[in-house]
Amino acid sequence: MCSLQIGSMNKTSLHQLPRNFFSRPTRIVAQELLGCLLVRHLNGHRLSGVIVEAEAYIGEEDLACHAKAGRTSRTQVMYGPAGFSYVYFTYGMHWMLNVVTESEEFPAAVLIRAIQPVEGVDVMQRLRGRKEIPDLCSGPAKLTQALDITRAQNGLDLCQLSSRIAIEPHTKFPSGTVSASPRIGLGNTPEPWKSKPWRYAVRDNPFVSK
DNA sequence: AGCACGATTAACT
DNA sequence: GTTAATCGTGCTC
Repeated sequence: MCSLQIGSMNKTSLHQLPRNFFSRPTRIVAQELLGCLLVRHLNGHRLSGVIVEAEAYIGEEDLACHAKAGRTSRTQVMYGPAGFSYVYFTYGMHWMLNVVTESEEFPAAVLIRAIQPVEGVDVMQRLRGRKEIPDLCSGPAKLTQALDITRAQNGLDLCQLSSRIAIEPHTKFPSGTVSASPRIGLGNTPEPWKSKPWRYAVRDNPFVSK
């Protein structure tokens, strides 16, 4: 019986990133997430892609971070333990996937902005309306559409073995190949937050957002 | 109750 | 380069 359970386990879920990976300074987590594999289990399919772009949102002081409004029903997951998903709705039509970082009670998260598709490309294309591969997941709302991530995936524990969303170690991009630049789409966010170089992306990677 | 504004995308000119 | 689409959230009245 025990061996049956072990035999039925998904081997890959055994190397999900542990919670202590996420309970660290948000900018470190954002940089180290580049090269990791974002995995989505959907209807028996395994969809995945290498994270190539991510942004850090750090605390109530960061006026670009939703936690600037304090603890609300929307932001409360950011005040919880690291390693949980924070999924929110914006522009009346788009979903964004973040991973909570740092300590409990300190609200911070990393926005996953782009992945390079690896597994389940056919399923992603169906979900996206048969787009070409470079357009499948090259933006934060594109990848949630390609992976079918919405409100129902808010507050999931990505470190739990059976999680339908997980992050696994994969490749490592040398630090010289990673760029740091201002976060995208901040519009009316005041300085200095608007210009903080907290967006990390793999240089010259065609799967980064455009 | 009403309002302005999004951590965006796709489809224009 | 510009703009419509579209609605939850947080803030003001």
